[in-house]
Amino acid sequence: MAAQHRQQATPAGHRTPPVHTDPRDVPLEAALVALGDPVRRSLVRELARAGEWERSCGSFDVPVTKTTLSRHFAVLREAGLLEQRDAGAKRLNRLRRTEFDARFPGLLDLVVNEDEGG
Amino acid sequence: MAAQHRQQATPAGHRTPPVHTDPRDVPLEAALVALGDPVRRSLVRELARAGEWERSCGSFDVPVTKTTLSRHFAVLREAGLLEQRDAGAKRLNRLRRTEFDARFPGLLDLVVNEDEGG
DNA sequence: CCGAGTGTTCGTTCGACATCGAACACATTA
DNA sequence: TAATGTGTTCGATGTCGAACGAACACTCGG
Repeated sequence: MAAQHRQQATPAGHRTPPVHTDPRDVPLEAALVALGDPVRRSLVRELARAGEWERSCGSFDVPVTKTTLSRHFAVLREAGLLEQRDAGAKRLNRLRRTEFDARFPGLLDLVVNEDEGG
Repeated sequence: MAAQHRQQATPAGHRTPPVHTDPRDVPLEAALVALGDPVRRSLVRELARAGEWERSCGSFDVPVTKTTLSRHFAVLREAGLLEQRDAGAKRLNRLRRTEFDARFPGLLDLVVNEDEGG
């Protein structure tokens, strides 16, 4: 045993690693509520345009503070909409396209294809 | 002209006839928020099982008072999810299946096929 | 080691909405 | 006409969630 060396601790201000929810375990209500918020839909859309693991949390153009942004990401994660991976100080994101699509066919498409500007 | 006989006035405690919103004019946000509520989804599901114009507002089995129920119906109407028609003292309902489906493909199916009991 | 950068947690505030009871409006029936 | 049934509007209440600032934890570059 003797001082096992902290195997892969928890990076970047994240005492705890990101907790994921499998889309298959997500109730419809959680999905609808998560996507009911305009900021979160904006995040999802931007994420859909980008490649996987390309964007970090802070790289999104939304009119909210860090605190609120962090909360939104947590909600999306719990709704099975995205997966997160720590890379150094940053936390990278990936939209769970196919998995979420399998669980709620058509739903994600509606959001992604939503008209952006007013 | 002379005393035109009130052509089809406004029945049943409804001073004003029901105001409808065409599904094509409904923003995605309104649809998601409307369907985010469990009571409203329950109404939609029950309505999907029944035939058109078969059920009146009061005939639904939901754990809320008349007041709240009336409000929920208004929200569903504004979200383009249902059409209402006055018949005597009652107000009958019809799910706008095909129209809503055309505007938001797949969305209504998710709700209708949702598992009912916990 | 010290700063700057990234993201979370804590505690609070605020607005939106689901809910209710009471009062009202209209229809139907006795 | 009175009584009942159906559905809405009004005003008040309670709860939930979005938003924020400040403090904290961790990484990385000087």
